Amino acid sequence: MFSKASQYAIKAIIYIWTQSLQDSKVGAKAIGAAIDAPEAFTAKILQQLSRANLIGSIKGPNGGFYANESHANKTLKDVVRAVDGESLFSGCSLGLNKCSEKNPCPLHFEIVEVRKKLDHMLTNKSIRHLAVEVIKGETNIKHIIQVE
Amino acid sequence: MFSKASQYAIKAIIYIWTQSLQDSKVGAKAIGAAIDAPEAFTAKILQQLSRANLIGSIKGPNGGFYANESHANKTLKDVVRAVDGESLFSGCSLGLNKCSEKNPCPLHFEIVEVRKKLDHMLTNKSIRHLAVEVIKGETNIKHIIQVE
DNA sequence: AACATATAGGATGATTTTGTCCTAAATATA
DNA sequence: TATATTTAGGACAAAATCATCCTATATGTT
Ligand code: FES
Ligand code: FES
Repeated sequence: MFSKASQYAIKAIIYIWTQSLQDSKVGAKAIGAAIDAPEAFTAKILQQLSRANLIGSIKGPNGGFYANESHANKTLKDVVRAVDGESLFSGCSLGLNKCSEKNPCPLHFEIVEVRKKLDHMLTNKSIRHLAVEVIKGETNIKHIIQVE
Repeated sequence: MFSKASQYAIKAIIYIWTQSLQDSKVGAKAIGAAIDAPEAFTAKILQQLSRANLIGSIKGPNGGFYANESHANKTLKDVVRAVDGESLFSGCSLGLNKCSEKNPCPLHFEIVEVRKKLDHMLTNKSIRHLAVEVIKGETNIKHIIQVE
């Protein structure tokens, strides 16, 4: 459903918000560790998010990534779009050259419903809100270590 | 959402049904042409569908692929599973090692809703039924040629 | 039996995605 | 100004996906 890159992007931006809500910037290394993702690859993805103005970044000592009010209206849909492009949200899901109501593929009208739910999932809660849930411990962005 | 392979698989099996409803088997070459997919790659996917008993195949002159009553209870979900595996339907969509209600990721409860729709899309109509719609011209499995 | 046709399957190659590594640029601090 | 730190970005490598090609196997026809 989501590429590895966008999975990392989603977890990373939520993590950045959890830290920004406590007024601290985070580095690529810390982010990679916090979301169980390879550091260098994560850094690439953070670049994309920064270029797309979904997060901010500052170089040098005490630098890092952060999110603030200027990013508050961005959604996870913007994140997925920045990393994976539009394909999940538009175009024919069976790869026909054109998605249209007039010449639909066999899945067209059902895909519309799936995409509606997908859209809801990626836009109804703000990223900040998702971060608060993580802070409260209601949800996780890191592997659960199974203890027997 | 779907890999190229499963897009081809879905279109191929629907096409096979359209032909089987008219009592004729189809070869890999004809299938590739009918769904705008590369012939050799399509042949590989047809092998997978055949091995999974989602379609039948016969070698030699007058051979080809077909579907009959013995395949009538198979769904597009079986097709996607045979080609892409379970990942679209189970496991954590953000890549956590475990998907659970007790330790959910930020998208967990919303993903459940998306998957519900996805499941509906891939199981509510029989493949035969989808083939009938194609025969009637209500839906398409081939690129639409744009004439200006 | 010989031959032609069509699927099965292995080997290989191209492309995309995923991931690593190194250097450049920016910036805080001493 | 020199140095250390951290993001930016290019080059490269590994793995997965997408795609092609060739040979084996099965089977119908002559
Ligand atoms: S035509 Fe295939 S999804 Fe719209
Ligand atoms: S825990 Fe992520 S989808 Fe269930």
